[in-house]
Amino acid sequence: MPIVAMSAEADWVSRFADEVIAEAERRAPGEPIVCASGLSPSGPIHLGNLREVMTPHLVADEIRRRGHEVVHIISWDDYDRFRKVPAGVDSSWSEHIGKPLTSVPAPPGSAYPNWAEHFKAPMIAALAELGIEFRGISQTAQYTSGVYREQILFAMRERERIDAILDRYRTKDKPAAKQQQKLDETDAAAAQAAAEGSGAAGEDDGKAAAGYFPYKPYCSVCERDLTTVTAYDDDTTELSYTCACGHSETVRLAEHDRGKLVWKVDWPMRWAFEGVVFEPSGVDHSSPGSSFVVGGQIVKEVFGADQPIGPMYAFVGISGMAKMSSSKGAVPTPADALEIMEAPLLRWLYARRRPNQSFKIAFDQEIQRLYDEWDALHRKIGDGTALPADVAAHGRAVGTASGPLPVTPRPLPYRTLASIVDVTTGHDEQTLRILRDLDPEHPITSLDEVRPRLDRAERWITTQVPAEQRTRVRDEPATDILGSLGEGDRESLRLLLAGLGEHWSLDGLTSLVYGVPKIQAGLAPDAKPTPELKVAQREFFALVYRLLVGRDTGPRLPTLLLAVGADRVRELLGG
RNA sequence: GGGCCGCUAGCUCAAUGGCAGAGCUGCGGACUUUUAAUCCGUAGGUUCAGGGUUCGAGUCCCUGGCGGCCCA
Repeated sequence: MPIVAMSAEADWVSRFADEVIAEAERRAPGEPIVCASGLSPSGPIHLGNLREVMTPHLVADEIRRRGHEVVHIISWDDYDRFRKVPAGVDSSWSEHIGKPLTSVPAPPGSAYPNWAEHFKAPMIAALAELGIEFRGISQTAQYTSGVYREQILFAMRERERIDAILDRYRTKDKPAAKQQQKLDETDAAAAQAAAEGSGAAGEDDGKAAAGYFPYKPYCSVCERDLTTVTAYDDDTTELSYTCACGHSETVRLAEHDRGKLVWKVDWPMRWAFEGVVFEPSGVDHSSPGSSFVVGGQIVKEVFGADQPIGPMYAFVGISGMAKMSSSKGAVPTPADALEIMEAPLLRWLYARRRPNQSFKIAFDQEIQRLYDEWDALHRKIGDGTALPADVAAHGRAVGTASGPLPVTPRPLPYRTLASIVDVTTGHDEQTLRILRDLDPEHPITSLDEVRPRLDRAERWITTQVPAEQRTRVRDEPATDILGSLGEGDRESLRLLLAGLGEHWSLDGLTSLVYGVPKIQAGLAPDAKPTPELKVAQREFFALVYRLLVGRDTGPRLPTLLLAVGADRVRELLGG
């Protein structure tokens, strides 16, 4: 049986890898291939932004699998200005608007030294869990240490040419009235924020009354970027600016490290500086005059380098996020997703769809179906019936060139685990007891066998499932119901209670609960069900559900009974 | 007004220019089956429309339609 490894590479990732390798050979033979992502830690880095990282990660990983040297850069745009105070943060933070993100205090209660670090940290942790290797580059560190000195002086010398390029796309309203971003906290915010992935689309491009300057200093007194360059001398590199705070001064750009190139120049400068061959961007960069389009001209005409291969990626949506997010004033992040699903599943969601396809990440019941699909795919991989594209996506999900990601040794269905922790409310002993009885042939002896999936399911149940869909076992017997029961119902409960002791196992209770209506109908316990009997069984189940959980339905009865415990069952059923 | 992307089974999506395929849903069957239990089987198509290139087009080109998004 020949291995079909070749066909496994027939997916979008592989195609980009082909293209990137060929282009890298042409541009810089023998050099490590550079793939890049840009993230702005201006707020929670969410699941839309993860696509900014996952897309080059998957491509870089494929390139590495093929034996090429490759580096995945994540550029932290933490020297960008603080644009607005997000909902939920004290309005006094507005005094920091205009400062670099690394100069803004972290939100109250944070353990991190500044705003940018506060939001970078959980993303870094999530990337580690996802098996994403990268080299992080802080733009604050780069700019303030003068790494870009030559590039900045060069861009200033070439400012007229840059201005001319930008001018091709400027329309009547010059420095467009930007800001005014929607402040929706709904799902729209997730999509909206995704647009900010690698820098704001509508940023000030550097046009000022005194001419065009691609460099914007941060004020040396108030630290904000409310500055206007008033003069620049190419020979002395003396740059004069005034600030809205009243400060004005003249600095020598050749030794000034408190400012940055405007975004539309900054981005192409870094393409050239790092030799980036692959860097995706959000769909908002696809219009004429966008950073990516303009950047492509600037990098070529000014910096003399090539634009990266840059697919546009579509939005990542969320389905059914519980209230949690809106109260936090935040959209779900990779860390949030990893609380309810394992890393390979999350990787799979990004690997199976081409970047230009939008998709949703399920925080609602859909996650159960998704997990079923994932498990089914795993089985099909095992028996060789999976489609090539599915094989490829699966392979990229479960591991990287560095090796496989952690797995759950006994991957029980997610819906089963969720249902169990629902009724046991996370009580480990009860959970283990039920799990042990699930498959007597191969009993589960430790919760570790079903972890981490069990923990994810538990987290999902407790944080995402609405209370009305949870199972809540009654605290007190439903005396009103018990008091109004007819003789038939009373007898059925007596029969059930009488059999509890000797049938206390999943199988035992299964035959007991189905058997009670049979005995009542005068049938043998192993009798074949008739339509009438099925109705009687259903009615009996509903009665027990009402008495135990106050509703007509619930988790399968044997499971529920085991979870509730014999004593409590007797109490609630009036025994 | 300009641009980017998409349009394939009821739904979500596959398919190097080479026999249009999966999953879910539906339907049928098995199971003593219960918040969407599981297994087996099966149906399902004018690939948005029209034109062009080609031995051959879901795929490439042109025109139009619809949808999403971005810029204005």
